[in-house]
Parts: sequence; structure tokens; C-alpha cells
Amino acid sequence: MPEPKKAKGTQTIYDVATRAGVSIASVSRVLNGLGTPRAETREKVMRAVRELSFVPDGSARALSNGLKEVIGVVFRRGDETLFEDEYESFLYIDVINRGIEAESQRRGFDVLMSSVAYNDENVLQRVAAMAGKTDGLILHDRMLSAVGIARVASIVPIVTLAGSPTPESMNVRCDNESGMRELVRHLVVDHRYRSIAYLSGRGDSPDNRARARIFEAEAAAGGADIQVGPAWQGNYSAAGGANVITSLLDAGSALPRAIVCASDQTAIGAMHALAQRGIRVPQDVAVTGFDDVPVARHLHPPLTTVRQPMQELGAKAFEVLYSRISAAGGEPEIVLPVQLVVRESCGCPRSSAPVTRPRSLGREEG
Amino acid sequence: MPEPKKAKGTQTIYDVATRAGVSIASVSRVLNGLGTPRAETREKVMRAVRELSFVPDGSARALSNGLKEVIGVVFRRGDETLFEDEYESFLYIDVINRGIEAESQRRGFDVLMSSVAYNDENVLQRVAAMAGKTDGLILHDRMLSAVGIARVASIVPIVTLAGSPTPESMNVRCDNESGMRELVRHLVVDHRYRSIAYLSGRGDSPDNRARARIFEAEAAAGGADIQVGPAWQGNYSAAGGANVITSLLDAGSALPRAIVCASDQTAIGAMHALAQRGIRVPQDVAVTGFDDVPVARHLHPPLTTVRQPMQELGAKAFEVLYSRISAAGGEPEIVLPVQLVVRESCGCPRSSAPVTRPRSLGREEG
DNA sequence: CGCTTACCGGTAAGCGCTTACCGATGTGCC
DNA sequence: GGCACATCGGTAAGCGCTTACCGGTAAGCG
Repeated sequence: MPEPKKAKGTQTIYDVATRAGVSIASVSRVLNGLGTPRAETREKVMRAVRELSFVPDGSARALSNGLKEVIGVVFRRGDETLFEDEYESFLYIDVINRGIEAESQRRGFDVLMSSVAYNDENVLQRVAAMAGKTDGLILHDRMLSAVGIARVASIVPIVTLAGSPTPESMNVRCDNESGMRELVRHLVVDHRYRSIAYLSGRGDSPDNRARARIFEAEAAAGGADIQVGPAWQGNYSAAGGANVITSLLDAGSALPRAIVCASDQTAIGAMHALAQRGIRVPQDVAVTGFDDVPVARHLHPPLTTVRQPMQELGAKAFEVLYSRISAAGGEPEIVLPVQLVVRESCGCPRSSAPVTRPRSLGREEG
Repeated sequence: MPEPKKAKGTQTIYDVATRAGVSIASVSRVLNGLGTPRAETREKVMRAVRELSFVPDGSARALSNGLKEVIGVVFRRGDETLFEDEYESFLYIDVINRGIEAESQRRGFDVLMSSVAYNDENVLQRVAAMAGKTDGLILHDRMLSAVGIARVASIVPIVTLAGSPTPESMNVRCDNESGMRELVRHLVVDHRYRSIAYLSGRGDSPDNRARARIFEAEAAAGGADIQVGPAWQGNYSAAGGANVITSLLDAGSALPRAIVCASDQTAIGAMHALAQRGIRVPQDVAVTGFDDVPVARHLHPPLTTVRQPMQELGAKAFEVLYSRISAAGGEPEIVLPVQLVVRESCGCPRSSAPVTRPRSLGREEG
């Protein structure tokens, strides 16, 4: 009699029941704390479970009670061609994912992670496959079109990050508007920079569009010269930021006095490129970021940026998703506050930065 | 008639079969490419699937064919009390996790992530629960005792990272020995430092023990004065590294000429503490790390360290696990090579560092 | 033109678990 | 001490899928 696929001597609830001398129903009840099993029964079951190292099968459980206790997170993975500094672009996503993970633990959920390459043709398929393995999905970063979201949302609830809510999905983002407003005012009003550019993120990103819009409005209100447009089109990556600067310089264009980057990652790339050409930051050109990734304060000069509450972003995303999974609730859109973090890349002197991270050891250069 | 739990109008294979006018067996066969369905049948099924946005349920599938196509990764999460720089300690784990994730995608597996707090009492339970939801587990970082591993390994295959193989589990690690040997020789032979200390990692870490052992042997062979012991006991974290330095200084101890840290993270903390007391690196004291996390080159001075192939570590771990899941194969222990990365914190001049990251833009300070 | 062979597709069993339902046992009361 | 009632535990159905098995139809052959 050839054993089928599962040659593994995996223990089932039947084995436990047999060993304990009770029925599988009792085992299940003891394990899940339902009903009112007698102390003796409980004891017998527990002993058998211990002796057999029994762990109930998650799939069977999920199938039976319609809850997998797993949510999925889908995000973009950089291509192979990116240079290694791109590593750090992971950080933004990773920190958010930590937030998601921590929060879901509290509810007994686990997190299924799946990255898709930027050039992946069938994102929809990948996401749909994830949907089949989870109770709900969190999508980073403009993963799917509205149509795509609608399709997947008919299978499981969806929360997007830094997107926009649709009739079928919820969204969590940060308050780009006030962050960018404060930042531009700091540059234009406090520093009196008269020419200023926005080195943009990907064009299809709602975050980027919001930031660009406020940038223009606020810079115009301050009476500064604005540089935007195709020549300033980045893509959130360090490589993208570096390319923009390099192209501009190669074309002999004059740089503005300040460059507002769509993300910290972009700023890192821009500062690399600037340094290579011997242009000093902030003396010749001021540079700012957006996000406040952990490495931002280690850059030289330390990066002035807008801090997103990344962990909370993730935690909130889970929370919303969870309330949707367990009931029908969940607000369609959540906006979290941001905070301007003034360091030195904007031109502020070293000591002027308020202490923004009280628990920190302080800067490495002490 | 009140609907049970699944009020969601979730589509099943029966709905597809009905709509397509075929049996569920045919639907399944078409979806899985088994048998030789007629073109017409295939067409009908595909259309119905499309129209209903049908996605097969992962649990049911898993239950039926005994394969979840999910592996689990378990790692430690820092406590709340750690200061925020600790963020970066995540990096090491995150980069490895990327490697795992990327490789598992290639095999159609997804990755279930679960962190447990350092002070979590029932790690075993957490890990066991993960075992029930996956086909195999990768454990970071000395998660479980040998006994614990044995118990869990009776449920699913286990691969540990930076641990040691047991009869039931496999292990993947890097070549601590040659990395540390090269590093110490560089300090003792090339730089001729005569006094040198090892700021250790957690005592229960095999990686740490191996590094400590080679450190002592090699430093002794070079005739250097060695400082080790309880006063030099760190725990891989930045806070741990900083504490050691601060305590030593407070106690009025004289520092050695060079400090070899058990990890980059530890080195970051040590350098912070040193800077706070006005001690210059590398002029007064040389400091080195181990790992080469991405931020290492952004430190000031850029950190001399030993580069672990973190992504490959992760990829290899999955590979080994996979071969164990799909067959009985899998080598019990895999050791990956490391590479000495000389930057400036050891006392080498800026330009002497060989180009170790060819695709990089180079250092930020250009 | 009737039979064998091949090819498709349907029926049903079973994966491991939860839980509704019901029968058996023990308790408290009159 | 016998009855109603509460308590506990067992039996069986069903979650959505895969797949072994088998019957029916069409094609191939003599």
C-alpha cells in the first residue's frame, strides 16, 4: 500500500483524539477553548497534544472556518540593473512593512509578503494569486489600476498605501499637503531662496502629484522662480535623481538655488550627482527630501526632509483592513500627519535643528 | 435563511463549473493544465473564470494537495525601549529577507513573515503556529534551542541562519573564520596596532563565538595585546555597543588602539559613543564592523567591515529549504564566502580602498 | 457496419478541521 | 428514589479543492 503524497508522519487531530481516548470534537474544543470540557478531558487532550507535538493545520482550519488569519502585502522590487545604493530604497517600504507586521501580530494575523518586479507584465495575476491565500491585501505604491483593484476587491478587501480610495478599496496616506507647504515656506520664506525646483517622483503616483501641486502653489505664493517639467522628472529612485542632475548639468543648464526632491531616495541620488561635479550642498544648492528614512540623518550634510510616520502608516493600514475583514467597517481614507525635520541640507546651521528624535543618541559626529 | 460566516459572495469552483456548463473536475483540470481538455471546454472555462474573477482558494488547494506554497520566516523584533537608531539593525535582517523572498518567488512560493519580541516568553508557540501555516521555516538568529528545533522540525522542515545544524535542521551561515582572520591581520599586520579589543555580540550566537575565537587566535598570533571579557560584552545592537564604550570610559579604562565590533550595528553605537567623548576615529581609535550593511559606507568615517553576502544568504536558505520540501534532499550546512571591505574607519586613507562596489555611484562625498 | 481503442469529462472520495445537533450521563428536586 | 434538567462528548456534515476511477462517445479498424 503506497502512501500518497504526505509520506510525512504528520499528526492530525485524529491521532490526538485516539491517543487521548476522546473524539476529535473534544480535541478541537479544548484547543479552541470552546464549550466547557471537563478538566479531565482537557488534561488528557493536552497531554496527547504535547506528546505528539501536534499543531493544527492552518489550511484545514482556514477552510473550515473561513478565516486564514493571514493578510498579504504586495510591493515593487527594484530591477537588477539598479545600482547598489538602491538598497536603501527598500527602507521606506520595509519600515512600513514593520508597522504592518507589528500591528497584525496583535490580532493574531500573519503577513504574507510578495514583491513584484517593476517590469512585471502580469501584476494583476500576482496580486490575484495572493488574494487567494489571504483574508485581505495591502498594496503599496500604485500597484494596480482602478479596474484591477475592483477585480481583486471582489475577492478580498483591499487597502492601498499612498494611492487614492476607490469605491471598492480604502487608502492610507500621509498629509503631503501640509508637509510640502511647510517645507517650501521654510526654503522660500526663511531662507529666501528665489529660484527653486521640484525633482519629481513617478508621474503616476498620487503622492507625487499632490506634492508637485502644493510645491508650485506655495513657491509661486512666495514669489520664487519655479523650475519643473520633463527635465525634472525623476522616479523616486536614487538613480533617477542622479540622472536628472547629471543631464541638466551636461546640458549646461543653471541650477536653481534649492532643489526639493520628491523623496529622500531621490535626494540621495541628487546629492551624489552634485558632489561628483563638485557642487556644494547647501552652500551652492540646497537639497531637501521627503520621508525621513533612517539613513537621512547620516548623509552629508544631514538631510532636511519631511518625516512620514512610516510605522504608523503601516499599522493604520492593517487596522483599517482588519476592521473590514472582521466586519464591514473601515474608513475609506485615512490621512496621517507629517512633520518637517530641519537638518543641514537646506542651509540651516548645525545647531539650529530642533531635537526631533529625543530617544536618539544624537548625531554621529556628536 | 441567515447566511453563515461567509456572507461574501465569494466564487467557488462550482460557480465556475455551472456558468461554463461543465463539471468542477474540468474546471480544475483546465486551471491546472492537467489532462487534455478539448479546446472548446478550455475556452468555456476560461471565459467563466474571467467573467467571475474567480481565484481558487489557497487553503482548499493546500488542504487537498498537501502543499501550501508558503514558507515562513521568523525573526526577532527590537523592544520598544531601544532608541530609534536601532531601526537600522533591521537592515541586516531585511536584506536577508529580500533574498529569501526573491528566491521563493522563482519557485512560486510566498513568504510568511513573523517577528517575535526579544522578551517573548513563548517563542516556541509562535514558531509552532507558523509551522502550521507553512511548508517549511527559516529561523533567523538562534531562535530556538536544539530541543525546540527538534519539536518543530517534526512538523515542517527547518533551516536556521547563523546557527548550527542539528540532526533535524539545516543551517546557512557565512564564513566568519576567514572574514575575521583577514580583518584582524589587516589591523595587526598592515596597521601594526598593538592593542586590540573585540566588542562582542550576543553570547549565545554561534556567529559571535566563531568570530571571537578567531579574533583571539589571530590577534595573539600577531602578538597584539588583547582585550576581551565581560567589560566588552555587547549584544549586536547599537545601544549595546555604545554602552560598552561609555562604561569603559566612565570607569577610566584606557581604550585599545583598535576595536573590532561583532557587527556593523555595534560599530555604529561604538562610534556614536566615541564621538560624544571627543575621541577621534580612526586617529585615536580604529573601529571595524562586520556585515557591511548598506549604511556602513555612509558613516563617518566610512566603516571598514567584512561583507556578508546577505541576499545570497537568504536565497541559499530558501534553496536548501525548498529542496527539502520537494524531496528529502538538502545539505545540512552551507557556508558562504565573505569579503573584507576596507574603508577609512580602520585608519586607511580615503583613496586606498579598492572599489568593492563597481555598480555604485561611489561615495557620497565624491 | 460492428467492434475495439482512445479520449474526455463527470462522479465521488477525501484532505484536516470546526461545529450543529443529539444522545448519554450525572445532578437536583420533590 | 424517580423525574426534569443541565452538562458533556460523540457523530457527521461540510468548508473548496484535487484526482482516481469509470462510463460514454467518437474515432479507427477489420
